[in-house]
Amino acid sequence: MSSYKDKKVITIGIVSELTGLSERKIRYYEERGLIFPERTKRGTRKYSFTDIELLLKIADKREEGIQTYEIKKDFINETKKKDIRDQMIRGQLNAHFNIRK
Amino acid sequence: MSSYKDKKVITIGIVSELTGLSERKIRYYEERGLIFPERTKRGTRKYSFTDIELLLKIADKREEGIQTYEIKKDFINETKKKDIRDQMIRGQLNAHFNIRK
DNA sequence: CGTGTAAGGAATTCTGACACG
DNA sequence: CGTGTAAGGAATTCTGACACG
Repeated sequence: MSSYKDKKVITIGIVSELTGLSERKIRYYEERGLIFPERTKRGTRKYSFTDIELLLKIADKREEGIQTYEIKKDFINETKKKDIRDQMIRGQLNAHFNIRK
Repeated sequence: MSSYKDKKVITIGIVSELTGLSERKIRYYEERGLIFPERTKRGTRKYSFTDIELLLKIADKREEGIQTYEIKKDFINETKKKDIRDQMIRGQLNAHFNIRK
């Protein structure tokens, strides 16, 4: 499932260039639990391309005036919806193949 | 054709970690024309995942004792082979569809 | 709440050079 | 030839804080 897109290898300066967001904003969105960079041994943040896409989504929502707390809730809900969808698919597969245990 | 894999966004420190090569070696392979990072405005080198794969190939060849000059020649030859193959494919397509000009 | 900024320190990166071989 | 290293400077990143609102 994981690929180059998910590898956390990009430093904050490059992320800032790529997204057009200030480093301050990027760090703040992390503080609010919207994004989760990894760290090098000495503490430098490292981001993935997926993180960059997420930051762009966040930037869109912020431009609409949505608060970080709401954005976070939205993300959590999206994740829940996906989980439910996956469970239903699994349930139907199980029913179809009559799998038990 | 280009994707995340080809985007030059990784700084030399991370590349060094990912490849196990010293920064000195990585810069030297660039000096010898084996690898071509981009630069940020202020001159910091930026590499892609493709570059990292190439560096690993270079490392293998160096371990076999092959000199950088030979490695470079090999790379050029591989490129030529691919070009020729592409030309042949194009030629056959043209012949098949009887395309002119 | 969200973001800018100045502050000081620590870590990163760069280049050119000397060393050894 | 290929790579290590010490050198000095410049740019990067980090954190905690103050500011405004």
